[in-house]
Amino acid sequence: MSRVNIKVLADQLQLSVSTISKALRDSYEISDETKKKVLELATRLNYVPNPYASSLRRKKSKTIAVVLPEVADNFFSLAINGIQSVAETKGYHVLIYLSHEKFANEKTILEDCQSGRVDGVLISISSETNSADHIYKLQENNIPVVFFDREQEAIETARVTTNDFDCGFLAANHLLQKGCHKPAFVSISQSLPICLNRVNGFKAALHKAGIPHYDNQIIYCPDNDDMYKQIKSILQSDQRPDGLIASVEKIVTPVYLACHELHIRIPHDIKIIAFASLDTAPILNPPLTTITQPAFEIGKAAATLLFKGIEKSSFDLSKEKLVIPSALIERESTM
Amino acid sequence: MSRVNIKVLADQLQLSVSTISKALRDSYEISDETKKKVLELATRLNYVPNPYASSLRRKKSKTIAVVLPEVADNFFSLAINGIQSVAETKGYHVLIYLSHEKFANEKTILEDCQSGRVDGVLISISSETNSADHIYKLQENNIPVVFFDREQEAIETARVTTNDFDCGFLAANHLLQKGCHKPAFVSISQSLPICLNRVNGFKAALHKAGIPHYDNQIIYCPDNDDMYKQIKSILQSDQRPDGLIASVEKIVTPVYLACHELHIRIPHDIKIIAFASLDTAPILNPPLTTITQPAFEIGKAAATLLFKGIEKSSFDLSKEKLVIPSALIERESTM
DNA sequence: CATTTTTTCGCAACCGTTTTCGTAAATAAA
DNA sequence: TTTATTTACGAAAACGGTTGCGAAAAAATG
Repeated sequence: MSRVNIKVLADQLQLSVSTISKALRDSYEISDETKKKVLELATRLNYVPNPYASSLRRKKSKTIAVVLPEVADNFFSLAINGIQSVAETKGYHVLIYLSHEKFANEKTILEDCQSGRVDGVLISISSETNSADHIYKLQENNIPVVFFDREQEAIETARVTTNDFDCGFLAANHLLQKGCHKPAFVSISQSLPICLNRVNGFKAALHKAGIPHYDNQIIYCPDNDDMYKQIKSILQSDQRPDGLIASVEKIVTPVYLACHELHIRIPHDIKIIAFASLDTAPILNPPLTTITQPAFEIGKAAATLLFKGIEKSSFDLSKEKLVIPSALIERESTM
Repeated sequence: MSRVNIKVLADQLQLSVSTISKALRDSYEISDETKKKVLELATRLNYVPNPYASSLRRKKSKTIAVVLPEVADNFFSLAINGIQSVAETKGYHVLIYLSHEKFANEKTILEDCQSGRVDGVLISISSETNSADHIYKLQENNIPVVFFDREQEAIETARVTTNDFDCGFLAANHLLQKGCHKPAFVSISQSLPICLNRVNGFKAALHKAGIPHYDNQIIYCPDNDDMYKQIKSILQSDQRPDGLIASVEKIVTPVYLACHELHIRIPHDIKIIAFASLDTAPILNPPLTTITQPAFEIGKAAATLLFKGIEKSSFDLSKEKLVIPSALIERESTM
């Protein structure tokens, strides 16, 4: 703990603590002369103001919380970068919380966020979350919340997403155009809007193309540990799809590995396309066609909105629904 | 801000604030009966204690800072996971700061850390950092610091690293055994100990094998933006290396891309090995031989040490130097 | 029954900063 | 010179918990 506080400065300069405080905040009530003296001593003694005392008194923390399912995912890493980039310019601090895709964790985290520790919350909900109460409680406590990527639809507040339905549609169409007849969609959740929207886009494309239903059209892999085994068994089945859309990044490696292991050739036997922000997509074997999400921009936009909500309470977050489009980047995995 | 505080509870229960506070902290001074009443009302009113008031009085924040160069790197992502995992169990909060590899940013961040905002700091220094004063100041203010991965050697405190020298040696030997005569080492910094140690291991292996010096033995790519161009020009030169060691993860993609573009075959024309925690290493074209660092474990160990230092001031961090070994995983890129 | 001990709670100071309000001195206006 | 205004600062009360100490009530002891 820093030993030198306002009182020390006051004593040394024979001034009152209030004068010091005002001088440091550059108040008009203080003469330039004393301001200079105070500033000089402050830097000389390496004075650093106690943020918690200030937060307590002013009732704002200059801190936001970022709640996400996991951090070992390029999308979230990039999003954090985007968030940080605007937090820095605003002089805000960033607390990171991980739900590990568990609703219970998310709930605990958000309860803590009601303490005044943070001025606002950016959240991408866990794949388990389908209730909204824990988020609603935040709003009741006047803590602005902004969703990015993974939203909870029941809550009225700002959200920054990408055009998930369109991309699901686009991905499916891309596969169909490339000659697939039985593409499969691999999802990780039956409730996450990003998954649902992508699935719905996928379905819509199939429907529009007049393709009837078949087995293994939609595959749910909620469990990280079983993913490889599950995917492998599907690729071994009679109903093996001839195209595959990975709804999130972490599906990519198991899929590729399973294909290699089973000597299923990409794109000859199966075409692969993934929602991913993988840096290594162009150097995979084969290079992976991706729906590349603007992760950094999404983080940045979400943070920008949140700060608007924090800084002027008149700003109505509930009206803000930002959609930043993703891009389909074609590579060899779907050629 | 949460409207219900200790005073509200006190008024409703006709008790004093101190009784409430003690009841909530399960003090022996309070009867079980009143404790139960207090707890009941607290949960009913959704009372959440203000952490800053508590921090101010008790002079501890239950918060640590994690300072790192960037987050879009699998090593750091995994390390954050390790750190979080132990912070959670300890009930600590985690502030993330990004230096973006800039010394000036790092300095500003550490100055703020002297404010009492955090009880301890985990840091992986920027590639620019070669001074130590800013870190030393933290220690002067009795803020425990633990390095992970990227240390600053002049500072006496705990550090958790991997066996960089050995791995440099190992990587070089691996390339030599596979028939390379002119391996190159691609580094991002001339001052970072991780780079220096890895380089030195590399050099030692060459020296032991009696290999004389040649051009392009050590290549410095400090700048992210120029990396691709720089690597490409080296691969086009007469002195093209027949083996390449990437000292950090972000070098991998440019190298592969340049090789593909120039029709340099991996591993036939050049063998590649990288210090990386890439999930996609086994599905690259070709699969990449890696020195895989125990990123999660490093983060976990560093956090564990930090909490020891925080929780008992008698614990002498300066004696702790943990080395968690990495593993060379051979894949096709060096076959 | 008197006395000691234990149980249970309240008072008040404190953590470091902010902010309202009051006021003495300096300056301007009358 | 008197009065009004401005300038520059200090006193004190917050913010919401925590904690040492005192004290009344209850229980245990003699």
